[in-house]
This record gives sequence, C-alpha cells and structure tokens, in this order.
Amino acid sequence: MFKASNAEQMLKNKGVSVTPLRLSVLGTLISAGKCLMAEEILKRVGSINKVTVYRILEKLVEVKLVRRFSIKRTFYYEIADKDHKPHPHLVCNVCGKVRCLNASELMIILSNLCKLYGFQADNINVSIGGVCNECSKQHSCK
Amino acid sequence: MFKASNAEQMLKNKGVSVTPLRLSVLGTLISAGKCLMAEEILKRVGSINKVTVYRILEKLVEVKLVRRFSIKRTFYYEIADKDHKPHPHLVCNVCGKVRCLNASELMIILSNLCKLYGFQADNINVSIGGVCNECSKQHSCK
DNA sequence: ATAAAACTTGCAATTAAGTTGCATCTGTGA
DNA sequence: TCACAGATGCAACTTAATTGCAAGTTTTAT
Repeated sequence: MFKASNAEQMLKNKGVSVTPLRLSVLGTLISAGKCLMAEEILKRVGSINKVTVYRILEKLVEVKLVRRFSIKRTFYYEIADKDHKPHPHLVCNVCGKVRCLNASELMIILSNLCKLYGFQADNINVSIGGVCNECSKQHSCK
Repeated sequence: MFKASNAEQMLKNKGVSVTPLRLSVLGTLISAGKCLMAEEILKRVGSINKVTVYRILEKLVEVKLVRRFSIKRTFYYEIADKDHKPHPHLVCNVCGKVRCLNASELMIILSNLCKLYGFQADNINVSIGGVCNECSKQHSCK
C-alpha cells in the first residue's frame, strides 16, 4: 500500500514532528491515490478525533505536503508533490464522485496569467460540476 | 442604476413568475456589477428574509439567469448572460476581495477538455487564492 | 367571479462542516 | 527530574445553508 517510511521522511524533510496520527493521516492520503474529505480520512484512520484530523490537515497544508481545495461547501485534500501537480477536478452531480483531470499545462497558464495581473497565487482551484461519463450513459438508457 | 424592466423581461423570458422580491434580487445582482454572497444581497435588498434570498437565488441559478460558485465555504452569485461569461476569480487572502479575471478563452478550452473526457460540464468554477496587487504592495512597505 | 391548485414568502428549527477554548498527555532538552 | 513546547481529545460554538410547515399570493379552470 504505502511505505510508512515514505510519510515519515516527508514530515522530517519539512521539519515538523512525526507522530503516529500524522503518519496515519498522511499515509492515508498517499495510499488513497485520490482526494479525500476530512470525514473520509476520519473513517479510514479509525481511532482519531475529528478535530485532530482537521488540525493535522491544516499543518500538512501549511508545510505544503498537502493541497486543500473546496467543492461546494466541503474541503478536499490531496497529496502535493512532484508527481501530484495542481489539476482540475470533475465533480459529478449525480454520483458525487470527484475525478482528477490531467491538464497541468492549463494550470500553469492560469498561474502565469495571475502574475500578469500582479496577483500572487498560492492556491489554484479548478473544479467543474456536471455529469460524468458513467452517469450520463445510465441516464440516457432509461 | 438598473432598469427594473430589464430584470422583469429576463424573468419573463425564462417563464418564471415575476415577483417584487425576485426583481429586487435579480436587480441587485445586475447593478452590483460583481459577484455577491447571499448575505450581501440580503443586506442590499433590505426587507427580505434570508431564506427567501436563498430560494430566489436557487431559482435564478436553475433557470440560468445567475451562476453560482463557491469560494472556501461560501457561495457567490453573479449574472450569467452574453456579457457575463464564466471567468476565473481571484480571491485575496488578506483583504478578502474577489476580483474577476478576464480569461474566457481559457474557460472555453477547459470546457472542451471536459467534452473530450466525456464529462457534461454545467458549471466551471475557477478560483485562485493568494495575495492581490494592493495587499502585496502594502505588505512589502512595512 | 369563485374555488381549487400551484407558487411564493417568512419563521423557527435543523444540518453540515469546520473551528475554538481548554484540559490533558507526550516527548525533548536543560 | 523538571519544565516547556507541541499534540491530542472533548465539548461547545460558529457559519452558511437547508428543511418543514403555515400563511399569503397568483394563476387556472370552471
């Protein structure tokens, strides 16, 4: 699944203290391979308090190991490293699934555009609501 | 400021009933010339209930007279017509201001990209958090 | 015009997701 | 060993939005 040593090294590199719960939260995000809401992390980690999840995520975002973005009224979290660049998210209004879209060039264009306008972007959030492939197929066959 | 007849015609064209409160809410958005949160609309319209604001906005979004998008945990609303195409929003973390960025070509590219992936996009939401021009100037002069 | 059906509005209560304050625990350095 | 900083948990709180229901208004069909 994921190597704990991996998460441990990531935390050490950022100079933040390594605790079992931080390893679990970070590890969960690494092995999930997709973005998760706080509630899902809470469920997956198991014996951890909701507040602690939020505080750990806050810390991970602060040291830029994790990115946070919002869809509707909830925050999602995903690993931020060289293999996980910012990208758009497709959010299906029917099944609720969130899918990552590969379009990093477009994100870079966006960030350059900001510079042009004198805006120091530190978090680019592209989310697209609609109906996903699978759901639109099902819908048309009724 | 804004012509009531304007808002009235817009509602009629969409086949939804015209009421004084709907005219006020839609008119407020037209004359604001920028995106507003429900709370701001509530304040500007004056004698209207919070719930009614939400329900009117819901209806306006439903008939596509208005677009809704989220920043952090709150929804913003803006007029959606030929003069107000989807565009990115720059959100300053310092002063909280939301500024519209002109980049409709980029939004179109994004929507085409979705089609390519078989995703029926009905709401493209690009928001960029960071520090705006004015705030970064002030910060550097301290 | 009148009655019935269909919306619209307001009030109070509820919900979802995150946040805060404070007490307790844990581990590290003097 | 002591004490100090940081991590965790619990309970209470906050914010923004939503729901249920009753009362008012329109619209439609007769």
